[in-house]
Amino acid sequence: MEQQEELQSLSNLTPTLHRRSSKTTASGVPCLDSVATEIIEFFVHTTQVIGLPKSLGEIYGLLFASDRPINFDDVKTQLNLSKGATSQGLKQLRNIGAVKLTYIPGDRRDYYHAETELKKLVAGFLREQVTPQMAGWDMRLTRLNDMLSDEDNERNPLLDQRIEKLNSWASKLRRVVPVLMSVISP
Amino acid sequence: MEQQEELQSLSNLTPTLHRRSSKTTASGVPCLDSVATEIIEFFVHTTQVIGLPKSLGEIYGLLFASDRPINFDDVKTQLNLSKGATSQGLKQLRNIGAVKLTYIPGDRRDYYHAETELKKLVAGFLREQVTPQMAGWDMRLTRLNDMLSDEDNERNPLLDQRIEKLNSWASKLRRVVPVLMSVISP
DNA sequence: CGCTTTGTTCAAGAAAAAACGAACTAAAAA
DNA sequence: TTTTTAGTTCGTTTTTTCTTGAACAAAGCG
Repeated sequence: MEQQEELQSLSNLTPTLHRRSSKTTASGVPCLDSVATEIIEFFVHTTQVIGLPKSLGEIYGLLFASDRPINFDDVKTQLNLSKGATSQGLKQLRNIGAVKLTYIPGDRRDYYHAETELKKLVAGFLREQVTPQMAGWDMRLTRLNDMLSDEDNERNPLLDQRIEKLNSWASKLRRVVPVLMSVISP
Repeated sequence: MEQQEELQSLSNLTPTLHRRSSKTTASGVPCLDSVATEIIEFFVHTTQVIGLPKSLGEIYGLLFASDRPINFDDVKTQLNLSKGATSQGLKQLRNIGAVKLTYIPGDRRDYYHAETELKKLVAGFLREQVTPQMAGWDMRLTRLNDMLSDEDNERNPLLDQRIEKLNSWASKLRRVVPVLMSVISP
């Protein structure tokens, strides 16, 4: 176990994807699956855009580009990640629902595959990453509204207006999520 | 000038908002404008949710809560920011269109006020932060499509499917921005 | 013109986020 | 029951991002 510890010191942009079926250069570097590599880069870019760690993009991309479930250790090895990052990355992807467990009879290890239905991915992301933020946002808004009504003194009329503005923003933005879901659902 | 350099060592959660009209405690600490402070916190939270630096939220919040334009140095002083952060923060907010210059006759300094129309804020954010990312995204997708058609060999059929999936995602997501704008515009 | 005020830029430092990896739990194999 | 395998947790290190502050431009003023 852990034999190939030091070999894999190449850039993680050219991970050893799928040992199976690999044409290799004379030097033994896998040259095939440039497509898979490109797919992984695609998802790395995407996760960074939406503010998720790069490793999530790598893991999801690897699974997305694979036609069979991949087990924990292969994810770790092929992407050259640490155990910790692999474990935590898979956990977070599982929470979002972007990745599913596949039980393989006679194999004790966890195998994973990618969920590829856009609607589910977006829904999971919203549930895990944005809904909690919206809660904190509502809380602050409530606190602000309370401050204006609670306090006895007649406050700066501008602040009244501005908080009214915030309330109107909030009501508009609340409409966004359902519409977003409907746009991507078909 | 710069008299109050050291005094302002309190938390930046209680900036000296609007010297004018301030009730103060016996100790001289401004107790009024707890509302403004709360508004600033609101925007700090918001900028962090959308992946912008906290200082942008502070600056925008300060201006949003003010009924008059504020000049560069007051922004800097009231929020206890460095010159650099103030300059760069205001620049980025200007680029997004979240903040506007007000020219005040007889005063050489730059005065700023907040743009409060949600539509413009969102449009500016999309233009500055999202659109550039989408470009990189398109580029990668194009590259992937090219890889599949370009290369002579018959590749893994799964990869074909998966890249087709990416294309369908892209076409769905492209519909999102216009719809988003229309939802928040009224 | 030189001096002061106002703001920008950018290298360096500080803070925050992500990844690592050793120590640990749990469960199967021996 | 002891040993091995599989995966998680969490304190530490690394990387990335943000902020700072000094050097620099640009423009009014004396």
